[in-house]
Amino acid sequence: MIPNCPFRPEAITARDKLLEAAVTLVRAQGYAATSVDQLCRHAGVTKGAFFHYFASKEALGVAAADYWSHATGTFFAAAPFHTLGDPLDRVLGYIDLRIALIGGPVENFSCVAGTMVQEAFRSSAAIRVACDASMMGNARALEADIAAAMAEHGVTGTTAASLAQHVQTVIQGAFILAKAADVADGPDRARDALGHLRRYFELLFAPNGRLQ
Amino acid sequence: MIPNCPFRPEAITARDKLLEAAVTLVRAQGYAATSVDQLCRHAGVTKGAFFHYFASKEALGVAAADYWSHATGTFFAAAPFHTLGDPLDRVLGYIDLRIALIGGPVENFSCVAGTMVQEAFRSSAAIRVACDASMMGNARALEADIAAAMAEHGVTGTTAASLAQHVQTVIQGAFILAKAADVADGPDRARDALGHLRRYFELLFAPNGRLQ
DNA sequence: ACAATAATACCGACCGGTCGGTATGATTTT
DNA sequence: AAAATCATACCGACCGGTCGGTATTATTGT
Repeated sequence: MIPNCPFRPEAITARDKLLEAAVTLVRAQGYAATSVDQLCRHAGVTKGAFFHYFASKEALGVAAADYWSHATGTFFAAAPFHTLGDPLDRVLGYIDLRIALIGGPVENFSCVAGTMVQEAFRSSAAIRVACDASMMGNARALEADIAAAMAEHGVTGTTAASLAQHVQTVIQGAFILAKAADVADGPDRARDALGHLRRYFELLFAPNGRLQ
Repeated sequence: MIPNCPFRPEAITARDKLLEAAVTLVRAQGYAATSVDQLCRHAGVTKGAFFHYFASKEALGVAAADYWSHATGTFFAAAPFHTLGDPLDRVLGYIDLRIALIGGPVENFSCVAGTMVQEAFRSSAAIRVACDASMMGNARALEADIAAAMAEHGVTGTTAASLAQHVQTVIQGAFILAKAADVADGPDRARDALGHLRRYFELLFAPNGRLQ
């Protein structure tokens, strides 16, 4: 989720530089394949600085997930779709924004939390929890709009929380399919998946033939 | 995708034992975090045997993806839902089977290809391609039934290939959300996601109010 | 005002251990 | 006997992490 940089403040302290490096390198190589030395090199910082700020590589992983959480949370909270009047339009607006963010190599639009949790869910409870918080936080930000849309359209048979989680599910799955594709095809695959997610919401919220 | 063992022939040769070990360990720890020594230990085989059969760790990764591909392909090809008369029922039957396979710790029902490609998509083209083939092969096996169902129900606006890929997307995403959850909650999260996928198909193929 | 003190931020050499991989030798199978 | 199938010992690079130290910036005592 979310492209690199523009909406994130420039990293000044060694700590911030390391977190930025973590986001970039973990996205491209994964957590385990990224070494502390490599992180330091990429951040232009020494190993001493690394262990001054982080007790361990695992601690950096947790901090990176939190950092990511905060960055994405801030970004989506400020997105313009929130001003739309109809709650369903806000939900679809979110999906459309996610689609718009897709482009370029996968590592530029994929999710740090989803990448990291896949590798560390068994070896590090702390990282798992931090990644879970990041993804679920992203889902929770949608819940109110989904709940409002459900009430307005009389949708039953599921919950807003479940639907919000499903949005995250499709996003994470889209990133995996995109990674498996050739660089050039990754974005199309991801957009295709989110297109189906969008249609699911359209169908779900317009069961009486409002569509077509 | 797919639980451990029952439908796979017992591993006898060192090669097969190593592939089995790879499936187990990569599912639980990821590719990068799994060392060659660990693979050998788990397989009850020496390092000499490893490098006798595989030129490198990367080569094992490719072979593991192929092995996985073959095992899952065989399993799903033999599944009973293929005998259903209505193509839509066959598609829903596939999803129901996927739901039924979910249970226990995530590493017992997650996908080797999806896990591996997330870590290696940039560092190893060979692994990326092998994982892509595995996941897309799984999708392609659904395509004919989806195409038939689309024709029968007059569904337009997308393609059978795109829908089949979307099934894989949701499955892969479900595994990630499940990994992020506490061990006990993982299966519920995954089933929940596949439930939404099922409802998407129900809605898509019954646009004129056949539902409810 | 200014020195003494202490906390913070960082540096880079170094450590034990593990990594993927190799070289060579011993069995077993054909 | 020749090829396939391992087993063992070993290699250099690199791993995460430690350590003694320094430069800079508050804080405090007088």
